[in-house]
Amino acid sequence: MATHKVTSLEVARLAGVSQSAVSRVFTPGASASKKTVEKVRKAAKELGYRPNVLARAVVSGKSRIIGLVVAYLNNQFYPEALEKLTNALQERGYHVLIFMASHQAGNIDNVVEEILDFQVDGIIAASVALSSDLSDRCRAAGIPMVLFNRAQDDPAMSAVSSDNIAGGRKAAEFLLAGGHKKIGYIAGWEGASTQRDREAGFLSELSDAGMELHVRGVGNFVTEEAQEATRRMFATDPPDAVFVANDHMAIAVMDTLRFELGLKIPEDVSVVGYDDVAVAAWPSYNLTTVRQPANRMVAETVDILLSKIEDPDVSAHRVEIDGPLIVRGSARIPEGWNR
Amino acid sequence: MATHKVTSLEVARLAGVSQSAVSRVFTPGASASKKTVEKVRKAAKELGYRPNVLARAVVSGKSRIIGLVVAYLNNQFYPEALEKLTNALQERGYHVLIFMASHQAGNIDNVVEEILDFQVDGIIAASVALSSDLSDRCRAAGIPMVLFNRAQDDPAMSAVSSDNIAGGRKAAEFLLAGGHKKIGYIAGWEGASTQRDREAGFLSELSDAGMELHVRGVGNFVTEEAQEATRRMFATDPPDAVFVANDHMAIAVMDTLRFELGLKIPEDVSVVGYDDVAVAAWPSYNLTTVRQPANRMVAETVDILLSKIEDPDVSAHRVEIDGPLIVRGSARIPEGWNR
DNA sequence: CTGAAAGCGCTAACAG
DNA sequence: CTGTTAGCGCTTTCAG
Repeated sequence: MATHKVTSLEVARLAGVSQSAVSRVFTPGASASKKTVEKVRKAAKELGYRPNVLARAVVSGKSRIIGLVVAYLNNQFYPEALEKLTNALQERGYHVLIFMASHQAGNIDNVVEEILDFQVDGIIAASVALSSDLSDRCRAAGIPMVLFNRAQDDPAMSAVSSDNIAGGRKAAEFLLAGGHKKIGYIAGWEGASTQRDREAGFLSELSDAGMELHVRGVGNFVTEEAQEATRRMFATDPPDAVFVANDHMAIAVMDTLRFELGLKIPEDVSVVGYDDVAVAAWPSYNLTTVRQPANRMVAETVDILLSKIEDPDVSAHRVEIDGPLIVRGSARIPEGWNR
Repeated sequence: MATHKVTSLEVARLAGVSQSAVSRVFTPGASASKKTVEKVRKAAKELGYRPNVLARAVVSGKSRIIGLVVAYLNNQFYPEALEKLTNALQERGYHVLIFMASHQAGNIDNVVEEILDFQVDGIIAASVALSSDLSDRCRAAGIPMVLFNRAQDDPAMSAVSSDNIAGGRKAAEFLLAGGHKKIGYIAGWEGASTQRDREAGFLSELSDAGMELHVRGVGNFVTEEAQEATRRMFATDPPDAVFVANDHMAIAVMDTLRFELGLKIPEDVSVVGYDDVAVAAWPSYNLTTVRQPANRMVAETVDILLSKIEDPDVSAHRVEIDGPLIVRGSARIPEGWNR
């Protein structure tokens, strides 16, 4: 067993071939005779040789590394997405370098700079917005990037999300059909496109029905802030139904409603969330929510990114995937509801 | 704005210095005159130059990349640990290449091989066991590795975990003090040291009190299996208290108990978990559990790994961090309990 | 302190 | 198909 790094040259010597022959044997699309391949493989195994992918990356210009920026992992949607993204990429021969970024703009820019230092082949930015300056740098560096679960005005930027506007509408439609008259909304972080779109869809459906929002609070996608918003909302202007911008907050809202305020769900108040994370299905919450189809979002994201890596000329893609409303027990179910 | 990759040579030319001067300016411990530094920095900024860390890694032999292997992200303990690990490493100038591995032994080995290909400076294996063959390879390759939340017999392998035996004892002590007479246990995956140690500690405390386990089920750390084990256990031999090997399963057990079996917690049955993940504190569960001090576990893991990277001669460290029992409402609280 | 020169381990023409 | 020859972008002696 070798105790130091084994190089292709050593393998070549043992196999009695040139160093480039070894390289070819380990390069997917290269040509080598059956005999060479055999000799090389044998020698390689004997020495425990494996190609140094970093050196390969330096000369080929392809690192097969994808930089993944993610803001927080406490919203359960993200670990799930992260796992699926990593697996999907791994299956296609790419690896993930992970970067945590707080959602303040300044930080992100530094992070992206660091990512670029690694000569990544592409970047996936999950739920973070970056300055247009930064997108320019990436474009200049020729590094494809796709936004996951976030949209951006820049039409040159690829982005994959659920159809948040349609999703917001579905939530409103359901609450309306349930006969609710005083409908409240707890918003996420206002800088997020997901927040804006969900609210926009929700409000326009309401207004199409000739109704307006009864009361509004802001939870910033943060547990504690969502709870605080709930308390304020119910202290002053209690609604009979609340749409919460994501499940992570909706769970907190439900607990506050039930355990602090002593309200019954859905008898006293209906709650609808967004995402359909795993917790939403747990009996303790049984949350009615709009599903974000994580599998399809991930598949789209990976497809878009890799095709742009393989052919830099393909244009930007923006995909919004429609997700169904998952009806459970946290909101009153309208008579004869069945879609 | 440059549209291609800027090299140190181009910066050198613009700054009117040699290429090695540029290299020195961007190498932490190197010497360069104030004037040189200035000229180089200016030229670098003008061109938008940043060193190629991959090329640097090839020649220096140090990639400043840490390979992180993680099995599943659905147990909430892991996203939390992952986030903390990444942040801690990032702060110390390292970056994380993430690998997902199913917990079957064979798979892991391949994954570690892949990690090695990236010339990582170190490996953190979270909750996965690897063949001794593999540990040998890593040692041969000179790559330090530390096990996170898992112990292994091999004394040459560094490992960080909570004190699972002591933790198991605490759970038993509490249940015993609560006057429970028929105590059940729902085990995790039996291949995991955490499972074995928690159970061992639990059982020995029971036996010290002259009591034995009333009933035992296996949940394999999987939601559905934990639920199934719960159903079986309560159909045949209902205990008055259950210790569950981790919170992830304990939550599922609680829901099954309450919503399927119609039992009251803690009136009909007490439940104690292990980990103290975020959900455990939510009012809907309010789970009494043994805390794994994630912050300290992460800090220890990073310290051990980095010190081994900086000085390969330091010997293996095995750390077990003691965590307190967090008393909440899912288990009967003994009269005058106060520790 | 600085430049020249020699690689790191590998891929990619280029002749043969 | 194969070996030879250039590099990739960078760090690191080595003289000066």
